[in-house]
Amino acid sequence: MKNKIKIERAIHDFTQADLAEKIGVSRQTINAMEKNKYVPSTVLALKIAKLFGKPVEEIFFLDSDD
Amino acid sequence: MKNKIKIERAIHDFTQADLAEKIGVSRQTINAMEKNKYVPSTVLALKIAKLFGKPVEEIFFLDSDD
DNA sequence: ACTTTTTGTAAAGTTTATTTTACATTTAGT
DNA sequence: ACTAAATGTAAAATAAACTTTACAAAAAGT
Repeated sequence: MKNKIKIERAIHDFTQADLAEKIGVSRQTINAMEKNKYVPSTVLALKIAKLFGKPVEEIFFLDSDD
Repeated sequence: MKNKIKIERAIHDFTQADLAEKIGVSRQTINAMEKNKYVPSTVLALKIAKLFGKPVEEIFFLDSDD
């Protein structure tokens, strides 16, 4: 799976720490998600999509590994 | 988090085993998801939404616990 | 150039997702 | 009523998410 969290963060001018605090996870969790080190839970995906005002599908994408 | 997997299964006339096979998880995983025993990964949410032809947000919902 | 902020990364630990096996209960078909 | 299919559930095991602490590197501000 891929995601556009880094781009959305840039649009909204959030640091990783900002985003982490807003959705209630550690900064390293955000960093790891951006670097595709693991797949976040659906709760996190929904929270991030809601925060950025876009549907989950516009931020998270299935790829060939999935 | 809540979900409408059971309803979508009914609409598409899938058994839990059908759905499990189509998205590549065990039947117990589907059952547990329907019974809100745990939160699925975003990959599973995307696959299920895609299979049912609806956005993730129409199948999975944040609730007060999240 | 210096300082601060932000990002990348890593190891160890805890919690939670997911699988496997297995069985009991319910539902649907005949 | 009988049978088969579908669902609920549970325990043990494994994999993966997520946290915490900590430090190094890069980027941005002055």
